[in-house]
Order: sequence, then C-alpha cells, then structure tokens
Amino acid sequence: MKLEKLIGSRFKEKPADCVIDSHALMVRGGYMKNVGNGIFSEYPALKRITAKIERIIRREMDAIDGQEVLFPVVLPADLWDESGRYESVGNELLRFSDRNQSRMVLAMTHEEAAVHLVREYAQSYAKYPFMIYQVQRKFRDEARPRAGMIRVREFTMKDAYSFHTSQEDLERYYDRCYVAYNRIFQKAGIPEVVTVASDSGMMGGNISHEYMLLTPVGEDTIVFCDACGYRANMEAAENKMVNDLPGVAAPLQCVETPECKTIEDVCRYLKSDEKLSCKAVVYQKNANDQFVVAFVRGDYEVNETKLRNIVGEEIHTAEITEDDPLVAGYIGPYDISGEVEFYLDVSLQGIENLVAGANREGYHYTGLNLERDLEGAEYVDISKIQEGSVCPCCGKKAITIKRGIEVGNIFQLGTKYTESMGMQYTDENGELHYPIMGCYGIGVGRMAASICEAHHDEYGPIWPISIAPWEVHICCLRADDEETRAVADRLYGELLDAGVEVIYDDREGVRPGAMFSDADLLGVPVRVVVSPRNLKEHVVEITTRDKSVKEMVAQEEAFAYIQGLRQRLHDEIAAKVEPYDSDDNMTRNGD
RNA sequence: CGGGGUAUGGCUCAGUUUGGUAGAGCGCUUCGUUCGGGACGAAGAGGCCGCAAGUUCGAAUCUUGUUACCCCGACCA
Repeated sequence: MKLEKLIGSRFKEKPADCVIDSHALMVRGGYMKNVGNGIFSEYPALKRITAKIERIIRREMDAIDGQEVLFPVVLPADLWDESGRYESVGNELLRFSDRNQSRMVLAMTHEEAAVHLVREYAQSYAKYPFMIYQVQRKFRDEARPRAGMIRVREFTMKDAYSFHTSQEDLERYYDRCYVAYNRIFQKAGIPEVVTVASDSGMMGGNISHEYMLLTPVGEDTIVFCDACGYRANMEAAENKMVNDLPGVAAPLQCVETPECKTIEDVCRYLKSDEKLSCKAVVYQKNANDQFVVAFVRGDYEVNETKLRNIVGEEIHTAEITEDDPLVAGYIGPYDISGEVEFYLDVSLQGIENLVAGANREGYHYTGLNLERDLEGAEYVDISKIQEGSVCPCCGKKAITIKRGIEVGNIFQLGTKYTESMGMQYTDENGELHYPIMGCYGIGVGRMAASICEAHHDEYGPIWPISIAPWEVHICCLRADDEETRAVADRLYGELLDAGVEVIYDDREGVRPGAMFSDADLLGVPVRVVVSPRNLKEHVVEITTRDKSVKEMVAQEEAFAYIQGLRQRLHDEIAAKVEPYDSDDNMTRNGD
C-alpha cells in the first residue's frame, strides 16, 4: 500500500472535542470519522486493525469449539417479549416500527436470537454442549457516549453463547473461555489486561468476570487487594467493614442544627467526626416512586448496584418535595416515617455514638446507637469499598483502587433465557430440562481504542505488531532522487513478495519531518528510512516505533534484517500467550 | 433526563460586546527555491457564518424558536 493513496487524512492540530489521547490520536491519524453522537466510520487504517483483532478472536473461539453464526441486527419485538426484556430493558434498546407497524428492535445483545436459532436443533442431550458466536454490529442507545471509540452507540462486538446440560459442564467451559479470552488479549499485545469479578446486571445469572485494561481514563473503578490478589469491579466488591472507631456510648439527644443540610455542615457545627455520622441517600423505585433510603457512614458512598440488588428492583435518585414524608437534609434512621423503606449499611455497624438526622427541619440526633435505639437493626452491604479498606477476601487492610476500561466480559447465565423462551432438551431418561447458558462478549472497536490508549506517545499510537495496520513502514525521504527511489522501490517489492504488510511513503516533495510525523501517527512497528544520506554510507535506517531498536543496516542486508526484526516482534508477543490445558475438549465423544 | 458550553472553508480559531455585507494559520491546487522531525516565496480554489422566523435601510453580530455536537452528572450487558 502506498501512503499517498491511503484514504483518511492526517493532521497536525488536535481536534477540539477530543478529551482523551486515544480519541485525539485516532482522529488525527485518519483512523476514523465521527458521523453522529457516538457513531463512527472506520477509515482503512482502523479497519485493518479491527479486522486483525477479529481474526485473533475467531481463532480462539474456534479453538474452544465455537461455531460462527450471524444473527440479524433488526429483530422483531416479539422475540424480546419472550424473554421479557422488551419491557425490562431501558432506553438503550432502540425500539421502532416497520411499515406494517410491527414493533422491531435494534439488537443490543443477542441472547434471544441465539436461543431462537438453536432451540429446535438442540432438543436432544446428545447435541450438547455447544457454543455459537458472531462478530457483528450492535446498537445501544447510550445516554452519554464519550471518549471516542471507547464508549459509542454502534459498535462491533464478538458475542458468544454456550449451551450446557449441567452447571458443572458450564463451569468447565467457562474456564476454557476464560483462558481463551486471556489468549486473545495476550495475542493482541495487551497482556496487561486483568480479570475482575463483576456484577452481572441486566444480563442475569450469577458468576461473571470482566476483562479490564487498566488506565486512568477508564470508566470503571476496580478494587485490588495488594495482599491476596483479590480483584473486583467496584460495583461488585463486597465492603466488609470492621469498625474500630472509638465507641463512647452517649445518651440519645435531639439537638438544634440550623441550616445544616449536609454531613459536612452538621459535623462542622457539632464539631464531630464525619466517621461518626450517618448519611442518608434517597432513591425512588422506578415502578411506583416509593422512597428507598440508604444510610451509610458519613465518609462512605452508596454503591447503587449493590443497593439495587438488595431492593430487587430498579431505582433512581429521588427528588424530595415538601409534601413527602422525608425532610431533605435531616433524614435519619431514628423516628423515620413508617412508610419509608430504608437500609442500614454495614459501615454503620458497631458505632455507639452517631450523629444522624432527626427527620425534623433543623434538628439532628447525637449519641445515636443503632443497636440500642433501633429495634431489630439489621445491616446490609450497600456502600462502596474504599482505598485502604479491609479486603473482603483476606481481611487485610490492603485495598487499592484503580481505573480500567472493560474490553470483554464473560457470564454464567443459567437458565434465564432458555426458561423464558421455552427451550428444552430431552435427557437420557426422557425427561425435559432447560439448558444452562453462558455468554461471552468482546468489544472490538473499544479494544482497538484501548490498545491505543495503553500504547501511545505524544506523537501517535504504538501498535503491537499483531494488530498493527501494517507491519513495516518505509519512508523514502527523497523520492525524487533516482537512486534513493530505486532502493526503496526494490525493498518495497521484496517485502510485498515475501508476504509482509508494508505501507510505503514515496511521496515526492514531502519533507522528512512531515513524513516522520505521519509515520508516528500510523504507529507501524517497524520503520525503514531510505535516504540519500544513508545510501552514501550504503545503509538504511531501521527502527521500531517504540524506539527500542535503532539500527543502520547495510543496504543489501536490509531485507533480511527487517524480516528478522518482524519475526522477533511477533515472537515476543507469542511468548506471552498462555497455553491451553491440553486435551480439554468440549466434544464428548472425542469427535 | 438535569447543569454548563460551543456552532464561522477539510482542521484550529478570530470577528459578535459597539449591526455596514467575512478573516488568519494549517491543509488543498499550481509554479519556483528547498529537503533527516510538520520549510519559504508567489499565485489560486474553497464559507448563503448550524437551521428557521423576527427586528432593521442593512444581521455572522440583536431577539425568539429550533437542531446538532462537546463537557460534568444521572443512567448503562
């Protein structure tokens, strides 16, 4: 490929609306173009990258006995009625009607389509287990797309669905998939991706893991234990409180606290520690606007995911008016109106001297002891774990918090979809059962952007060779010089003949600085500079994009050197790919 | 959905306060001189100033409405 003909222009200035590096560099480098809010087209440079990522994914899915299929993007709403998700999923599901006023959806995930595809086929236990997958576009009408390709509305996703006749079988397969996913990220040159335990959200099911690329610009918060290696998404991380605060019991007193509507105000006014206060965060149920109050220790925050799981239905942050039974700013667990559902977080357990709202304008209680003053006080885990908290796994105070981008996830779904959609098989004894499902996703475009985010410098991306748009980038510094062009042309031809992916910059009249800048933006791992200056010494310059290699190589040895370097870069990545457990084959009868 | 911001050529922006018929740099085209980290000179192409209505002799500029995009939050497999 000649750079001159490459579609997609590169430019010098940072686009005004790019906030994170990968977004700015990928727009500047001519990788993609914004079409609308959270909607992008891919130029050839990016398309080549995503195609390579997809190839890696396909190999690994095939290696764990996946069979590639293709579901439609547009699905009839009836199918989503079957699972109940037409109603239960929020506005991210784009609903519309066709010309006959039939209700349709743009598929944002394909569990329904997967069950639909195989429910007639897989009526006998003998067909199990099996896995189907596709690489296809998804549309999710995200409330707020952001950060370039990291969070978009339409995107390419590999989604896989496995079907099993027992939980043990699912777990066995889940483990294989877990390894396959590791291999995918290792092969794509981002072995630093870590797995974390996660909340399974609207997907249903129990066990799930997310694959996180750690970066400060990540949208997810991840909890690490430095002592035992525990890792979890903040949403799912258990907050195992051990309150060792000095508990000096005091009598319950109602005191005046004028104009003190926040914990900060109250504690300043009463000269008490925020750790000895009880904070109220108010929500309402989506269904009927009924209030749900979460009480947490003053210095803690509510983990809404965990709260939602405990409440058992969808909730949203509340707006309190004067007619409501709650007094905004003065809400406390003692003397609270009987019609309000409330929960006490574990962070409050064992504190004998709390400051809390008195449910009365301008008043708070001091000396509140929940165990003593509140009949049948029970505690639930609804708060966010904090830096330095106690690890829920090993109990040591070694929790650290980092940010990450979720590039993949795997779920044990159970029978949620097979039951709701009436998929059954007959076992050896002629009895009917619902198959157990797993599902496994990877966002392809997000992965490309994440790799850029994790591997770039101020001049551009530094693509790992396994997913780079090209393997070798030749810069011919003076294409108007006959001898120089002849050498560069010949090298280009030889590399092409050898099956190497080469981008060749032989533009005349483009100055070296501009050529190097373009090369930096394309981020190709091996760069070859052919110039009159080098040829005078009978050498060409060969460097890697990450600057780890910089060699002047004799002209006639350049081809061999490039081939060697290219192979070495591939080998370095391959060396980090973990092996599969040998003969763990999904096909029962040895096939 | 709430709060804030922006909309002027392919990109980055000025001009809007004080109304007078559109500018700069980069990029693009042509020519010349250059040539190892985004060169220089000359000539040129390209914009009904997001859209609609209004005020006015006259609107990029003032008023109203509307749309799109960006940021923060809410929400989110």
